[in-house]
Amino acid sequence: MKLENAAKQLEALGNPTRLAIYRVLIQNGQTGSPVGAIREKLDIPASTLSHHIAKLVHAGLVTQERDSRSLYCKADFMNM
Amino acid sequence: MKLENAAKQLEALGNPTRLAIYRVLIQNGQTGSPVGAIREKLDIPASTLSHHIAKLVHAGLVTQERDSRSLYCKADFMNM
DNA sequence: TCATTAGTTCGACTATTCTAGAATTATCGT
DNA sequence: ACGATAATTCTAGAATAGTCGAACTAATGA
Repeated sequence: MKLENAAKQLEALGNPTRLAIYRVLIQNGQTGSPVGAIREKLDIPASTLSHHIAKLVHAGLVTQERDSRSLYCKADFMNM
Repeated sequence: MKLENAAKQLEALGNPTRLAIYRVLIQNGQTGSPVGAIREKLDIPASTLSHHIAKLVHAGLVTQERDSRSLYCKADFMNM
């Protein structure tokens, strides 16, 4: 099901909010960005943001790594 | 609003049916493919197909040109 | 003009997505 | 253990998307 997977990734990016999130992550490159920093930059409620990030992660476009209290998100270029 | 537009195109392709339609059109290159031929290949109801094609056209990913009774659809690479 | 072929639009329905407040979990410093 | 900070999960309403039959419009040929 390669087509399904491609559609899933495109669909994930096919939402202005999620595309904005992804852009922020691209700008932050390897370092990535904690959820809170994204939240400040885009100014959206935490729950909404969390929901969108989960979709990006699910689509394999974003990876997450915890550093104490902060959860760093990175754009996963390989999986593109 | 460049981001909105990019999102619109990604969203248009972010649906298995529409991505399948787009793939068919890519395979048919410059010649394009009449709606009916797509319908046969993918085996979906005409109304559903028409609805999806309209979205692709609206997103600027597909162009249409009528040749007597047949409406030829082409993938618009330029606009990608 | 009538029948046929090619597509679209309408209308009704179901399903999914988006949004965001409230409650909850996890981690840390004191 | 407690308070503060970081983020997720729960829940539910509003909005949007997807599906498809039936009716409609457009173009052609007899």
